[in-house]
Amino acid sequence: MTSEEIAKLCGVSRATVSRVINNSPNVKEETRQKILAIIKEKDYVPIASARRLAGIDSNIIGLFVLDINISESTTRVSKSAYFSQLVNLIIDQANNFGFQVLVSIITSEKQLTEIRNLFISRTIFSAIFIGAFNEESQLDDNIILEYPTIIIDRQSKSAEEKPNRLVINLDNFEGAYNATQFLIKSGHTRIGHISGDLRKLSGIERYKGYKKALEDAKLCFDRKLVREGNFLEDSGYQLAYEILEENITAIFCANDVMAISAIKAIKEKGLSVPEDISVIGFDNTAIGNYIMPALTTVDAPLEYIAQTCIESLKYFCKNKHFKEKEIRIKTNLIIRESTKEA
Amino acid sequence: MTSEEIAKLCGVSRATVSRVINNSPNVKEETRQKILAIIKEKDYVPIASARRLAGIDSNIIGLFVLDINISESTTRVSKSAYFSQLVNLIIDQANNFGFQVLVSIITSEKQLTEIRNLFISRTIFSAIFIGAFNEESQLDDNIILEYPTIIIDRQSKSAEEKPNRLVINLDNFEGAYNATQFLIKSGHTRIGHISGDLRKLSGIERYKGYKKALEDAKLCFDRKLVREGNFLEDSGYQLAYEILEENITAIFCANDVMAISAIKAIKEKGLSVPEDISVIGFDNTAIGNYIMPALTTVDAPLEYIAQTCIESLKYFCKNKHFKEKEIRIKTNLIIRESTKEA
DNA sequence: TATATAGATGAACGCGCGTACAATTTGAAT
DNA sequence: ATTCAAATTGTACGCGCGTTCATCTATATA
Repeated sequence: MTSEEIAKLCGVSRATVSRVINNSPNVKEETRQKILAIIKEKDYVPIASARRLAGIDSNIIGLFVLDINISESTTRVSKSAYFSQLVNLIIDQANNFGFQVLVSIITSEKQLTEIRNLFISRTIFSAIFIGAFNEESQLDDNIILEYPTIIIDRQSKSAEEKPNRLVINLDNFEGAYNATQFLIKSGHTRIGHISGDLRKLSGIERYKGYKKALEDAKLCFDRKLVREGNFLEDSGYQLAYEILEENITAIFCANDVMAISAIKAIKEKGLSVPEDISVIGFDNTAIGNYIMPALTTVDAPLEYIAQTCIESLKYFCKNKHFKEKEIRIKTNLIIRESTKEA
Repeated sequence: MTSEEIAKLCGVSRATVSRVINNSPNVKEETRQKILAIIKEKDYVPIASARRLAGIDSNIIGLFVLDINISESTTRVSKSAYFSQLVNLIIDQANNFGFQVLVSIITSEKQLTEIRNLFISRTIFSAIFIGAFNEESQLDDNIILEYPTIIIDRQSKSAEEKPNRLVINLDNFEGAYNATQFLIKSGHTRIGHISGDLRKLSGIERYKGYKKALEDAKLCFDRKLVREGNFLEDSGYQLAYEILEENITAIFCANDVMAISAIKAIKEKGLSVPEDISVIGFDNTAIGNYIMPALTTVDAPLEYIAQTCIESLKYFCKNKHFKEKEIRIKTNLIIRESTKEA
């Protein structure tokens, strides 16, 4: 079924059918209704590639989960509940606004080329990157810079030179600061930190927030109380064992998954949470509320992030530029049962 | 950059450039090399829509997570770790084979129309559905039936009439049967079951496997020991409270998430796992190994499912039909610490 | 009634590419 | 040198649609 055939059935020219489809005002209402009826009856949908070729932009957003293995033991972002959830929410929002979403998990530098190709071939008109490493990489490829791009969880170094780029970040620093401060106010003085991947902005900032809170409270920051993890189950579990040797009474973990597995390690050592050790996570993953004890954590409003992404993109489509260059999203401490006065 | 420009730069016609791009053998090797060099130098990538229009099929697979709310409290498939993981793995496999994946979460019947449109507009050439309800629905739309479609977790009623359809299912029945049998062999006689959504094949079959194992062991099946859940945290938690009233010593949960939250409920009641109550989950989610106690569960080999999906699709592309109509994937019982002799 | 004007429609071109078919070149055999 | 088949390359059309510009129709004004 083509617009040509629809036109014939309606006794009009293809141009008029096209006008109806593209909401041109210059069509007599009567004609419009007749054409719409036939279109509906015949289940006609324009061939997307033909529209694209004729100049209509793609409505597909590329959503790329950066999961590049620098070393063997690097974070597998794509496996974390946090990112899965965010991906889902972005897709949902996008669909609501009539966008489609093409998702790809980038595990090697080589695949970055494929992203370029998706742009050049006009398959996608925009890209959202999540889980990006902090370092500059081929993401700054000139080709990619031509198109509207949103980056989540990555520092913006020279935003002013990149008009088509929007950086959206959780206020990881503040979230970590508040979590740590909460522990301090509860009377804890020896507070450990199991960090995330320190090549990622979220890992770095949560670490910094933890450190700053200690310093502001005049508590001595002790490097030995910090262990570098990678946001995954195993590192939370292993590092909790190590950190428990340091005579601490609380641990701030850089995400829920590590917090949950840290709790397991703590229990295995014969200690209990929160009686002996308080534990705080980050992300407010669904399961956190359903473990024993329920996890105190920092809520990352993923839905709001997703919404912000798509609305910003919508804005870009209209105005050919983003409204802001950088957006910082506030977190919210959720106090449950894994923490207690010292 | 167009093939026309490349042709000009190479001093050949556009046809020859096109031949090189599409691996036609009828090009002199010397010419081919020269053209390839220029293509690489100029970063030329053909406009996808132009190729499509000229008859080359899309390489985009539509991956649809069916998450239709029939009632208010219906499962949100898209939120479960199980499906997120499966989605990730399918994307990965697809990318390996040169396919792209467009993901969409279908939350209303209305959106099914959009799937049709994606086909009709030739945006996607194939679809994979996961989390499908057991009932027949618009999925059997004639349009959709024209294209290669894979359905995961749904009964195939009349496969013979649907040549372009492949059904891939976990052997949920056997997995549940083995899990239950394991509990029986461990000496448990009053074994409860927190089921999944019983409108889904996985929910139904896991329930049936549980029941059959009891019957085969001459243990009396008691409907009161079964509670219908929906695969989500909350139902595992709530229903565990209920089911504990029935004087049981073990619970088989239809997935890990419910098992984990059931454990919380059990502990809150002052009982311990596995000393008082043994708990088995299903899925072998990552976190299951990092809770206390580590969860005994049924492993669903998601990676293998993903692989099977994409290989089947690859086969279809070559032969214009699927090799099989239905594939059943074996599970594997993983015994950890949440179960114990009665 | 003649004329101007806004409103509605149609004809035709171009978007970039694949490919059938025609044209040309090459190389070997005579 | 001539011939012919095979290898290689070019020409030209069609894929389905958006849109400009020209054309036509209906209405209002003089």
